[in-house]
Amino acid sequence: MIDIATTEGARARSAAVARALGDPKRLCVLESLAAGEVSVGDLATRVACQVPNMSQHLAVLRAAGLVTARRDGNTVYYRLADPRVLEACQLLLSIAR
Amino acid sequence: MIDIATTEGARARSAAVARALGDPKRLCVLESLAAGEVSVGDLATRVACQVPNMSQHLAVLRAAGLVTARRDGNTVYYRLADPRVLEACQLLLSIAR
DNA sequence: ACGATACTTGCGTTCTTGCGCAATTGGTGA
DNA sequence: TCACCAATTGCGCAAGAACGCAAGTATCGT
Repeated sequence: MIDIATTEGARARSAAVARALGDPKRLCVLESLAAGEVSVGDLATRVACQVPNMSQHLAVLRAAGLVTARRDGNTVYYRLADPRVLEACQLLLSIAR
Repeated sequence: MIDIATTEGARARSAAVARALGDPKRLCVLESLAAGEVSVGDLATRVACQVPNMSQHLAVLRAAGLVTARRDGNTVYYRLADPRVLEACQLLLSIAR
């Protein structure tokens, strides 16, 4: 039996993570990061949105603690903060069928 | 290696499921349903919201395919549509820390 | 120091969500 | 049929989220 007695705050944080996952473009970003770190520009290309828009999506993912950023010269590379994020994507996919 | 090549539509559905999970009250509902089916009124009490509001939250969860409803006389009982939903809650919790 | 490249931030618009309240539907029992 | 209880639906409002575009910041090369 799993412990289900979640506190108010924990639920709020969980919900925040779920909301961060609740956008197709952001899911696409996370999938794109599955193989390793990718720059903002490349992500924007893959997801087919403008760079500023992508930057905002990445800010959402960062705020939720799902990705981390690394700067190398001019370009910023994002990567998954936690492999469980991919698990979550898979689980969503399998639930959504 | 997990299959990550998600289609547009599948991502949209996954995102819809994630949005359904993206509210603390709805997470509380799902946790409450872990033990078995619960009536709308009881859920409203547990989650501390008004019945019409609860009904709307349940409609969201139903639309996402996360719960199912059964009518018995006057009262409607909701239950989890899929045990993986609980897994998802747990996973969110562990990611959100 | 200057221009160029890569991101981020701010702003205005539009669309979506959550909530409270009133009204309605569905089912039960007198 | 009528009152009653449980749940759903409709509506208006306020808060939040996504997008496009313009402006700002950071780093590199010359």
